[in-house]
Amino acid sequence: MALAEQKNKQIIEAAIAEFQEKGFAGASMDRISERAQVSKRTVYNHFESKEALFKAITECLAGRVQSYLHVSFDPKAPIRDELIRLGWSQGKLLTDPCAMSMVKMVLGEVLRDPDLASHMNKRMEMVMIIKTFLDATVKSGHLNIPDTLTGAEQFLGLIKARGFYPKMFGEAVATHEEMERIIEETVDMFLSRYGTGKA
Amino acid sequence: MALAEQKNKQIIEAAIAEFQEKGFAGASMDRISERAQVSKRTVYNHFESKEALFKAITECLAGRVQSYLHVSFDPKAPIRDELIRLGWSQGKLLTDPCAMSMVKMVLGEVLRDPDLASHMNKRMEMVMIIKTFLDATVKSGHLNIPDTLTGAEQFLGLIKARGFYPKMFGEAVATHEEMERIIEETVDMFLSRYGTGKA
DNA sequence: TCCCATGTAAACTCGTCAGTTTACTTTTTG
DNA sequence: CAAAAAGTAAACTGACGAGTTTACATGGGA
Repeated sequence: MALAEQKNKQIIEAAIAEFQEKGFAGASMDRISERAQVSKRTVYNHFESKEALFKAITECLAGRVQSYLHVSFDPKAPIRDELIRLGWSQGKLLTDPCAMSMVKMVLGEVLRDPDLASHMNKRMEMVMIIKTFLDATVKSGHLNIPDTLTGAEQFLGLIKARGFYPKMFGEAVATHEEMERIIEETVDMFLSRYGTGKA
Repeated sequence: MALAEQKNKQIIEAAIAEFQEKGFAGASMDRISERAQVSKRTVYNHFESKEALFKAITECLAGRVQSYLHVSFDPKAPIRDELIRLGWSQGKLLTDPCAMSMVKMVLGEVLRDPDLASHMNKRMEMVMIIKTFLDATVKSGHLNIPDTLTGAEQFLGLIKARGFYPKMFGEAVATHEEMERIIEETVDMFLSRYGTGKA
């Protein structure tokens, strides 16, 4: 069955490229099969329809993104370092050109399909991960945040505002150095606002 | 010429709705003429092609958005109030359902068309307006911001992270009350980080 | 080696869409 | 009022796309 898997991969790669360049409506199954070096019928053997192919790709994306998101608070380490680690849990994703190109592809469709949107949202709940982290920092007395959900949104907003959204409209993603500055400045602002002085 | 203008307006309104629901590729000129209660030929009398109609709409959007953006710093007023005014210069836009629905429409296409993206960017340079404002606050000694461009991005990021991007994926826009909270919390964070104590 | 699941190429159906054409009516204006 | 400008309805052209069908090839497990 090595062949089938190989073909499957070729189709998915080609479909990602095609959907990203043309959007769902603009993409053509003929072109996808051509790009995948595979006959059209083979595409339909692997995926029932254009829609099914698109959904499979979003699943694939959600899976890849989710694998990035693991971070928990260590109360014994310096709080600034811990917040920087938290920042990097997002920064890693935003500096990965592959992940970003997929996010970009899905975003265009998501704007028009609220169902797909809420589905993707559920599978990419970054805010809740950050909130959980911040709850722990509050419990240990390192930060004083009256509303950790707001805090999480602000933290993520500060990073995305400079490392994500501006990159949506160009080719490049943020470099490692850029992201490092963004995260440090985010943490500085966050500590000015919510810090308790406890290291 | 009152009739021609009337028809023109009908077409643009219908086209905004259609493009927003279906995207550029998915939109149909037949359906646009139907929605506009106008014959198809009339649409083509007003706009040479689908592309031309879309471009006209983005121009129209850029114009409406630009008209929102006017705010300058008054050094004699309390700094917190001034920053809140600055926040509202953006907040007004983000709480206007009409403006938001147009932004949403264009965004999907912009993700696929870097030329259109840079064109829209130039016509909606919010960051520079905020930077100019912040430069003035630094000059008057009210704030201490080492890098006002970064500061402007952070300020805008804090607002958009909660008042704009989350709303992109749903129907509603932020309410006035929501936006008020968002702006106040943004200003609080900003003053914690960059405030000099001078009122 | 045989067989069947899988792959291939190419033609085909049927629908839709951008844009045009035709024959006619309404509105504006000189 | 008369003619020019703008609008209308409906049919038409040519292209393209999703998904199917047909007839044939291939490769890996029994």
